[in-house]
This record gives sequence, structure tokens and C-alpha cells, in this order.
Amino acid sequence: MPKRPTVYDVAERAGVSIATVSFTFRRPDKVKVSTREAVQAAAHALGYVPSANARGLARGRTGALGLYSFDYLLGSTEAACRVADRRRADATVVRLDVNEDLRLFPLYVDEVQRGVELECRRRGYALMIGAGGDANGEAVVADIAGRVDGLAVFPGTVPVEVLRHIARRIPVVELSEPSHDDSLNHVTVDNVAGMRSLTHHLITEHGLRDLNFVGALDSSDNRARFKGFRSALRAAGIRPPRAPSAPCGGQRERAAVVVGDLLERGALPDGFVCVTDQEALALMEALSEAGVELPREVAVTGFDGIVAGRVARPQLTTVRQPMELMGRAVVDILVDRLARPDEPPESRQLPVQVVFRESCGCPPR
Amino acid sequence: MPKRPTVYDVAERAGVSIATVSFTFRRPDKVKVSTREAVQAAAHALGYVPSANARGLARGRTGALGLYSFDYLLGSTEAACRVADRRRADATVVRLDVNEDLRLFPLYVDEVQRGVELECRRRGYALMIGAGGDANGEAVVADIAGRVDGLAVFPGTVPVEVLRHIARRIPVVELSEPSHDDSLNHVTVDNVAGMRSLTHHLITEHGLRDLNFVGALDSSDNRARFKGFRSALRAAGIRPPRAPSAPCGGQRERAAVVVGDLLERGALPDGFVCVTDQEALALMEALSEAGVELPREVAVTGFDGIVAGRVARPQLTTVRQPMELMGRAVVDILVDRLARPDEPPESRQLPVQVVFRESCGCPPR
DNA sequence: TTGAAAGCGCTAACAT
DNA sequence: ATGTTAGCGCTTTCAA
Repeated sequence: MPKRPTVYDVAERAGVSIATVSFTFRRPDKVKVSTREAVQAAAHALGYVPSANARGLARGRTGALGLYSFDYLLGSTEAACRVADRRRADATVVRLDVNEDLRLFPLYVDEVQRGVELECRRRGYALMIGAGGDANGEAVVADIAGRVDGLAVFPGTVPVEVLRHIARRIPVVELSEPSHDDSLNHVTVDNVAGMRSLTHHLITEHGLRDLNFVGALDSSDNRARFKGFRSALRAAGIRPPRAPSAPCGGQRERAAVVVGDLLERGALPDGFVCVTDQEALALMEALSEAGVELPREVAVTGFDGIVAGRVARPQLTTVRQPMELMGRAVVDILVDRLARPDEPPESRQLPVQVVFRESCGCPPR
Repeated sequence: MPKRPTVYDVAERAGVSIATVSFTFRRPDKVKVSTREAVQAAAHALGYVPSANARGLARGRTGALGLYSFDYLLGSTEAACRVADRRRADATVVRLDVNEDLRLFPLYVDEVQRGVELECRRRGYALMIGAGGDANGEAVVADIAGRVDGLAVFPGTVPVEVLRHIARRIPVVELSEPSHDDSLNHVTVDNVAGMRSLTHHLITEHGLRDLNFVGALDSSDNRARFKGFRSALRAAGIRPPRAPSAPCGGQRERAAVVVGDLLERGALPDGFVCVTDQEALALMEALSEAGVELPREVAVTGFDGIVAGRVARPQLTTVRQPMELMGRAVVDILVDRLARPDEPPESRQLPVQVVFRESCGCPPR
């Protein structure tokens, strides 16, 4: 790789000053035609590509937004790496079943990310993507934060103190319900209403009364969903469980254990209301494998509306989040904050849509 | 937003020099404990986030890779924007059918991009994403090129001269068969073999002889696929068509026109071998709507292996590209070139897998 | 219309 | 172990 040409090289070759070169790129119309052509010719001949780093430095802003995400499917990364090792052309043909793939992609984060991408493009921003989940996640997020004008993060990916720290420097939006009311912007959905109306449906339409809530209450969103669940039960005069039942984190093996345990104790409820689609999908699979017929013997529902739920058998009843829209809203807020840095942080709550499919007992559609 | 603190601020507050601050961040273990703590405390108190721009400038490399992609579904962007306008919480509930969604996402580029993301993370690189399709695409790609150490592009998204230009500065890999043999690296698949073996299957297993190839020969990959198609026909003693039949670019309306025309002329072939899944899907839909029964009356096949083909009815027979792996290979090459800038450009060809599903006449699986 | 010069925030020798 | 000092490549007043 030859040394990268700079403004100086171009200036010298075009016989002008670096200021003129810079100016020519910024406002071509404000330069004499002859100089412009000379500069452009020189730039072209040299293979000049302006350094966005230097530009960003000089201007104080980079023109890029950042998205920090997370591999919620920890196991998958490892599997993917194994696959990656046989990447030569002469390697064994890779046999990943497409059904299998759908469990890994696209997930919730992927669809939100897509929204972010689309809106970034529309606004003329570049998008810097980073992800953690592993050890030095904190370093990574700081690294990204250092190269963008605004940052979006999925909840639970970055310690809140780190986020606050970053938020002192650039606008940050977190994709969750506002929990610790602070300097962060938020984009979220109406978790409570969504879960309440889903649960209400199970009770009134399908006559289910013994309902388990499956999922960890480790995020404000999950807690809101649990709240919606309890609220619907209470409204129906059913005493809601105090705590969720054991979550399996979307992992098949764990789901199998949970199901085996339940079966052994003869404690199968009327339905499992899961905090996410992934949780529900893993559970459904474990139930099926254990010989439980869905949804006849037990109903299962999810939350998110990911593709895999649409393709599963039975098709998964769920609460769909407007993921692309959420991604767009994120960018919208960030750009807005950039323009008006002194506005207080904003929280945007988007509506959800309950999608009745087969896994709750509704007929196929 | 308060003024962003810099090394100078931290240094002053910690009572050390800026070099020490920098060093403390780079090699915390090489600094006296007391100073380290002082610096970290100051940084924390100030909300200091190092500027990756300045760092990149000073170091001569950014630690980021770039991916420039493209909206192959031109119409969709517009539709998405319309949706984006009703982004307030009080807006009408958004009703996008999930089936509809799958036609837009995830597509080929999305799955490849995912591979790029995963591998970037594994290697500790940040990923800068940009996309064009609209007017100032050239500016966008230059912008991205200016902020990364290496760039990946999908074919047909950037004029080859621009690519060459950029390749003089940083390593570039194009996701296509090497066409113009130049300074670019390439990642591609065995298009010829894939299409040949798919076509061979149609001929020998299903006895189809009158086959149309659908798609534009506007890329080296597409030409290779056409070549594979012809080669299989020739091997079977069938005279291959000289040119493909009219492509519809994956657009429903156009597909409907093409089908209507064919039907009118009574010129329905035994099968349509489409250059991509999107092409095939649009065609299948048009055929179904026109009352043609698939695959009994006519077979349809695709190429790529996108999710939508798996979910379509009948399920689409196709040639699956190892998209995630391709994305990973891209990063692999880029990182390699970065380490050894003087190596000649590399081309990596990955194997494909023919997936027999229903649309060619095979039984459901 | 163009040039000179002062940074932007950080790193990396080299000194101490 | 820490400080000094040049830049890195570009933008941007301010002059000319």
C-alpha cells in the first residue's frame, strides 16, 4: 500500500495551498473553475481520499452515529466461530439448516438495527456498529463513543454508570423503559399494555386461568411485562403469582430441564406467558420434545415478534414491537439532541400490536 | 451538552502531563498506582471519553472497517419512509404483515453483513456501515473510506473507478467474482457449479427441458450463473437460449406483466431458472396470482437462499450461498491485507449448496 | 478568489 | 515513571 496522499500532496501537485484544496472539496462552486479542475485532477491522479478522522477532529463532529449491541445468544457465537474456521474454498460444504439459522437471525436487535441503519442513511449519517457481550465490552463501547456524535445502546449491554459518563459528552439513547431517571434518552414500547392485553386474551378467549410467567425480571422492560401480566390476572379475579417461574434464557437444554421438572411434578399450567419470543420458542421446543401437544395441552406466548416465531410450528402468538420504527426513532432523537443540545432527555414510547397466532389456541391464519 | 473534556483537562485536574494521561489509558499497568488512580479519578469526574478521531489521526489507523451496501429493494425505502413519518406514540398502530416484512428483510446483503459484524467483533474492529442507492452515493462511500482501515463493498454499488481510487489507499474487497482484474480483493461463490447442478437436477430429476433463465446479465455473478445454466443444458443435449428472458428485478408489478405476456402467448416454459431468490419469489407470486399452479404447471428456482424463500409457498428450491461465512471471509481478507500490505489482492471462492425444496417439484421436506 | 496560520485531541519518540 | 515536543490531516478565520 503506497503512502496515503494528503491535502498537502494534492496542493503541491495542483500548485495551490492546502486551504484551497480543502475549500475546493467543501464548496466547489466557490472556486475558480481552473483551480477546481486542477485540484480535482491532482486529487484523482494521486488517489486522494480525505481522512474523515482529521476532518472530524478539525470540525469537532464526526457525522456518524453509533450503535452498541450485544449478542443475546451467547452460545451461538462460539458455534459460528467454529464454522468460520473452515472458511477455505476447499472446506467441507457448510450445512446449516435454514430453520436452525432463524433461531439466530434475525432477532430483535437485528430488526431494530435495521431501522437504525435505514434512518441513518436517510439522514446522511454514517453508522458505527460495535458489540460486546464478551470481556472488554466496556472498552469497546468507549471506543465507539469516541468516534460518534451520538450513541444508541441496547439495555443491559453497558453499565449504567458508563452510560452516564458517556452521556455527559454525547447524546445517548437507550432502548428500554426509562429506569434510573437520568440523562439518557429512551425509546421503548408499551410493555404493560401489550402484556396485559395478551394475557387478557388468554383468560377470556381461551379460558386459561393457571398461567405461568416465564422470564427473569432483570430489566425494566421485563418487569413492566410482568406487571402487565399480573394486572390482567388481577382484573380477572385471579391471584397472580408473586414471581415468575424459572426462565431458561432461550436455551434449549435449560428449557428441557424446566419442562422435565414440571412434568415430573405434574405441575403443567394452562399456559406459559413468556417474557420474550426466544424464551417461548425454547420452551415450545422442549414441550414438544417431551410429548406435550401444543397448544391443546398448554398454551405458550412470547413477546417481540421475531421472524422465528412466525415460522415456528405452532406459530407463536406474541406481542409485536415495531422494531424498525424503534430504530428510526432512536436516530430521530439523536439527531434532534445534536441540533438542540440543551433540551432535556426525551423518552418515546411506541405502541405494540398483539398478534394472535396458533400457540395460544387461536386457529391458524 | 457541556464542552467535551480532553486530555488537557484531565491532565490539569490530575496534576500530570497529557502524555501521562494518554499513557495511563494505553498501558495502565505501566504507570505508578497513585498516578493511575489520580488520572482515572479525574477522567471520571470530568466525564472524559477519548476521541477516537484524534487517536486515529495520531496513530495513522482507525481500528475500524467499513461496509458499503445498497438497497436492492428500491421501492421499499420509500415505503419505509412513509411508515417512519408516523413515528409518534400516538400514531396509528403500525400494521405491517410479517409475511410482507420477510420480503424486505433479511435479504442477501443483510446476512452477509451479519457475518461481517460477527467477525469484526471477534477481531476487535469496529464496523462502519454506509449505504447508498440514492444520489450522493459516491460521496458516502468516500466518506466511509476516509474513516476506516479497510472497506468492503457489494458489487454494483460503487463505480469501479471510484473503487480503484479507494483501493490505492486502503484494502478493498468486493463481494463478487473478480471481473476487471485489478487491485481489488474478492469474495465470491462458485456460481457456475451451483447453477449447473441446480439446472442439471431440473433436467434429470424432473424431466424439464424447456427452461427459461430469468435475470439481467448486469454483473459478473449473474453472468456466471447464466453460464452454469447453459452448461447444464448443453450437457443434456438441449440447445440453451442465447439470452435470458425478461427479468423483473424482483418487483411484483413487473413480474405480473411478464407472466401476463407469457400466458397470452401461450409460451409458458417447463420452468423458470431465476438468477436470484427475489426474482424467483416475485415470479412465483405473479404466476400464482395468474392462476398457474406451482410447481405442477411450471417449476421456479432461485439463487441465494434467503429466508423469504424458505417461508414461501411452495418453498423455494435454490442455491444457498454461505452468506455469514462470506461476510467473515471479507473481514479475514481485510485484516490480512492490513497486516501485509504488499501481498497481491486475493480472491476467495466459497462453495454453495443446492437446496431442493418444493418449487422445483421435489416433495415437501 | 486564495493563502497563512492556528488549532482540533491524541500518540509516540525522546528526554529526563 | 513521567514530561516535552512534534506532528497526524484537515478546517477555518483572517488577511491579502
